[in-house]
Amino acid sequence: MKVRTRFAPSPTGNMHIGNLRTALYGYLFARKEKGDFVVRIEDTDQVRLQENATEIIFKTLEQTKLDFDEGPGKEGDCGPYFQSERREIYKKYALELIDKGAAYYCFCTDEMLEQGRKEAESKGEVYKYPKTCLKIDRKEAEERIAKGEKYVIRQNTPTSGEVYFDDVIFGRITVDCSDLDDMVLLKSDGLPTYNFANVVDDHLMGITHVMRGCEYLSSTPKYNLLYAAFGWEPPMYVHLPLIMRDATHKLSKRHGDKSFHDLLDDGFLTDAVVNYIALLGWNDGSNKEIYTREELIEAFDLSGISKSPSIFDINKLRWMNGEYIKNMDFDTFFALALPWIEKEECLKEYDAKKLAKLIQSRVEILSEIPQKLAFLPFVEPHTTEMYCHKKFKLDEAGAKESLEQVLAKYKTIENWCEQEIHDALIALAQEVGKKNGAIMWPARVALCGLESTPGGAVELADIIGKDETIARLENAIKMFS
RNA sequence: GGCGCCUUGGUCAAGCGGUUAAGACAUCGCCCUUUCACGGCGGUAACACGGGUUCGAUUCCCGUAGGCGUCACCA
Repeated sequence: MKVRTRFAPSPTGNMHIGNLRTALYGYLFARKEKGDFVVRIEDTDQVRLQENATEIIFKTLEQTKLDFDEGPGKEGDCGPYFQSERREIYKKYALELIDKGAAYYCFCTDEMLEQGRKEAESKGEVYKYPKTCLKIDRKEAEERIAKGEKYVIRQNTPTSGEVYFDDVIFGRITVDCSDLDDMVLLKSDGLPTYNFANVVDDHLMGITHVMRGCEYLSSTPKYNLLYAAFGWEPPMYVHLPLIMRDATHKLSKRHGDKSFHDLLDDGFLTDAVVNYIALLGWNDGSNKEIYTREELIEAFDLSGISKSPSIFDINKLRWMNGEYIKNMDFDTFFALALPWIEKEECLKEYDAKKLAKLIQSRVEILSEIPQKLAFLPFVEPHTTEMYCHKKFKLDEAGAKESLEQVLAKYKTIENWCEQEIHDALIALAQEVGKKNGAIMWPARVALCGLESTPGGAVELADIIGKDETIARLENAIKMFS
């Protein structure tokens, strides 16, 4: 049978990392198995619905190149792909369950339910809906509905026995029917609840492998009751381990954990984020860490998914992002870096390409760029002490001498460019019999007044230009008198 | 609290009865080097605990502890 997976997000806000990973795995598995990847929007909660959330979902899918075979805007045979447009379908199936005695109408109000819960709680018991409305016969129920009374449809779960399902990752999960509640299938607004909509849609859409977060693990056994009532074959379930913020909290926006787009805003690269989360909870048994999309598809396998939750380590993501940055060709990096360089007004006068070249191996995330370069237009106030360097055998007198030599040398350079500056300084060191560092160190400090900078004397002199370099050098020399 | 699931270094993780228990991030040190970064080399650091099963348990089984999940007309 052809594999069909689906990504079924609820449009309630940003794209979270856990969600993205679920989408990724569904995509990877479908591609690996030459199957279909379906997207379905679970917009059944009218209250939590958010304006642009659907847009965010599709934008993310596009940016991460998780192209789908069926879904909104790419109609297949199983549409519509917005659950809100499938009301009649759910209603039909809910009624079918009533016919079969597997479900029933319920007219209990929120107040009644709430009271029951309070009582149970005061007795320290777990609340279960007491099947009050099961007693109402069908005819009476339909009359009440005809009169406009609000109702829901509940699943009629057995009170004894057990149900189970076999999860691909976790194995057999068994639950006692006595622990099951008569869950609502169809809400009073006519829309289905998540669990019911899933069962119906996953079946109707021919989904073979349901991949979703682990939080649904304990509610899955009871699905089988529904499948059995309908006479349908349940799909394979692949529950994914949770992604945590730390050992005791799962990733959540409430604690300021970054969404996918937050990460992009922070200067992380899409490919790096996707690569990193692919490896959060899955690995192919090798030591490989950097994967292309093709390699990911090739290597992906359900058996490599782990059971235990994993902590989202922003540090490792940073490292991986840095790997992507260092390994990309310069033109690609330049295009990515340019907007960040331009963010810093004071860098305008410099050659952006040279700046980009300077930092490609020195940043892990793009947002570090402005801050790494902002020193260029100014000389940080400093003292002559900074010119002294033990390793280069420099004291103040030696440093001053070096600066004067460098200045003189610089004045002779006609064609001011990195190569020329470099050769001139190296030659100078030889001429005067000093270590390279004894020339380079003062020549660099004079330009910025900093202990350390991205790039050395040569690159910095080239970037700030001949006139400015000479001016800064002259100023530095004045400090010694 | 009931039920379910999980447990290898600080983190990601390999391991699927016999290993000096990989690798990566982070951290520390060294080398390279005109500072920083890159790169190279090396160090510190783990099988939650207690019982079994077995000639032999990180690995299989049972407990304990801890953590997480779930108990909605939310998904």
